Amino acid sequence: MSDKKFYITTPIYYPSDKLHIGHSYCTVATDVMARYKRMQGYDVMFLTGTDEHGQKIEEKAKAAGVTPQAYVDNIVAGIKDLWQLMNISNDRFIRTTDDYHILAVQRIFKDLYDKGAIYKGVYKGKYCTPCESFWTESQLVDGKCPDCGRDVVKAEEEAYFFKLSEYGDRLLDLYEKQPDFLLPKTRQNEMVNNFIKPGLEDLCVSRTSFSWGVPVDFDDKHVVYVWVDALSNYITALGYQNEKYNDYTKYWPADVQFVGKEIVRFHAIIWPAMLMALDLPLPKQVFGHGWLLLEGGKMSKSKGNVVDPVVLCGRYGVDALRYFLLREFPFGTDGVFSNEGLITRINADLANDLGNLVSRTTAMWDKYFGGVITAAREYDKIDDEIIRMATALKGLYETQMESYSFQNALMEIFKVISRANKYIDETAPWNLAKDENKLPRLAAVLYNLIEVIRIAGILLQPFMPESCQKIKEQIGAADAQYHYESAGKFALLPEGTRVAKGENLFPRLDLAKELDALSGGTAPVTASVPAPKAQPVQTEKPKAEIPGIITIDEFAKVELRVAQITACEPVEGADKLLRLTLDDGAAGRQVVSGIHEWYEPADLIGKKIVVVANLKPAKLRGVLSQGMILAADVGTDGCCVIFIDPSVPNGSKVR
RNA sequence: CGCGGGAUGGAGCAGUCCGGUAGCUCGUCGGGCUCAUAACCCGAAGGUCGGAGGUUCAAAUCCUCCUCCCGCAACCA
Repeated sequence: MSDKKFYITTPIYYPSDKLHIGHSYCTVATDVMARYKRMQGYDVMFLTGTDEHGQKIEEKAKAAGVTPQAYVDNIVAGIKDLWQLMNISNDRFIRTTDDYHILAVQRIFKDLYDKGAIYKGVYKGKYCTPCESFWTESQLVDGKCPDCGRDVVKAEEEAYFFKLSEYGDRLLDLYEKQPDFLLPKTRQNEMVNNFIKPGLEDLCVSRTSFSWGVPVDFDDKHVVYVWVDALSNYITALGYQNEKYNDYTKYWPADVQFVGKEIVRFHAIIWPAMLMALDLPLPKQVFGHGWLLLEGGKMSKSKGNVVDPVVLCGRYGVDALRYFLLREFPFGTDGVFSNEGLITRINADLANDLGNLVSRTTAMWDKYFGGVITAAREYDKIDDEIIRMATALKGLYETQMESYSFQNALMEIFKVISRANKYIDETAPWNLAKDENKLPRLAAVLYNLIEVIRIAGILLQPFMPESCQKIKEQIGAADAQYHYESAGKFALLPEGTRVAKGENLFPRLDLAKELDALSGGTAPVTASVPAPKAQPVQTEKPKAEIPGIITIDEFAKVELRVAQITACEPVEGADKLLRLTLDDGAAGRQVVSGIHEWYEPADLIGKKIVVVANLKPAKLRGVLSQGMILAADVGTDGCCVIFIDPSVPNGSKVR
């Protein structure tokens, strides 16, 4: 048994900000799978980590006034805390800034170069001399530098490219011959139709425009761009091309790699192509799971609807949250997260069904038999069904778990738990207890119940490790009766086992009260929404200032002016954008605003609004936007432009 | 015609591949029980399975067309 290995990975997360419930979702799922396989006796390697290089981190660190390393160190510490809080049992944690990884990436890069899979080419684009920045044609704003608005010159920058274009056929072949390589199936269509069929392009794998990355050791102007650096973590963490670890041959290829659907492309196209180039085996399977959406749309900081897992764990317990995440949503598709759903689920399944079953069963053992399991038990044929269900459960569960159908696996377990509650009603133990002669029958009923609990407790362990440990203690099971194989056998608890009613496993929650608390009462569930520009450093702890508070000087940097909309029309080819021509009391300007969903041009022409006048210009859908207009978010999906009294002159400063 | 997913009782979902009594959870209403966390158990109400055609003895399920929603990409500065 111990020679069976199982290697599973999460993506490595980008520590530019705090993680949210979506990251927890993926990591919990991976953890459940890892625990499940360990329980089955596999030698499991469960890897997670962080992808710490790149321009964005470099910029964030600069804005925070710290080194990139200090910046990521801080955030990564928070991530590790979160995983500890959520009971994540990862065996290893890789940081792409780890020395051994950096060394290995350099070796891999060189190896790919030597094999001819990477070549030095030119990256053609436009160059802004004052800004020392390269831009692609599509990034330009009216043909000028998007940063400073000045003219750009045609320029070429050298860069290394990976010959991704050569792998299209081999990838199609892979999908065909190994239909389970990428799951769910629908993701394959996306990959093939969107990327492979139109033709893969060579991939730029080095940059010279920033320095926070792994240096290319044979060409020190370059740093390795994300692909080779980040994706290779899955093998460097095992010791590939480095001496830190030594179990690459033992664990690779990965048995399954869980990734979010947004990065399926990287893991199902670029990653296998890279491995092909290196002549290494491919992972057996990549699973692209769905997203947790929030009511009103995708989770995003700008919507202020980022659910904080720390708050939820603190309030309801880690196990409850872990259970909810995997019970409520099918793993492959998107699901909508709501506080109401969470509370309802906890109450219905964990408190009412499971918790209460344990509670009433242990209480009856205690009350009628002093908590000691007796040998004199009288069978009745009404017992057959529940015994049969309990005995068959392990097999049903296993089938679902093997296909990552966590939701169905849990449903199977709860079917049996439900049946047990019904069985109590059918047998009415409290009546049996009234008659001395019926004590053996009573003992049989309670014994069947405690056995159902034992089996459910074992199988629930990957999902709710802490609670299942408590269950084990309450029913007095020894290790020998609480391991995976024993979940397939009924009637294992021996005579003399001591059952002890403990504290309620999952206290019942008051829905209205909890919703109130979560929606901003005593325990806000949504993260505060700091203005992104003013608050780049909220992760730096030593700052004495109150988070989210800015000084009046900082506010003064924002130049707000009254302007009148003189013309307005939809931006061609865009659903949401309107092009507004403004009289700002000065030279005039145009602003592109994403409000077409809520406003028609006729609603706006002639109206006066407030414009952020000194915002860096940007190009939206190819159209220059010089500033932004103020509007209120209404709910999670509404918008209301702030209109100003017509008597206020254009160009008036607002403060 | 960019790609993909979806539309099933009040809410959230399963069923669709391999046509044949439309199922689950929550909620609502009525009843039962009292061991238990005001929990548990039983019953009821509530659905023209997005729309229109077609195939078939029979369609939520297969085919065609249409409408609407969501996600990806491009576009919320």
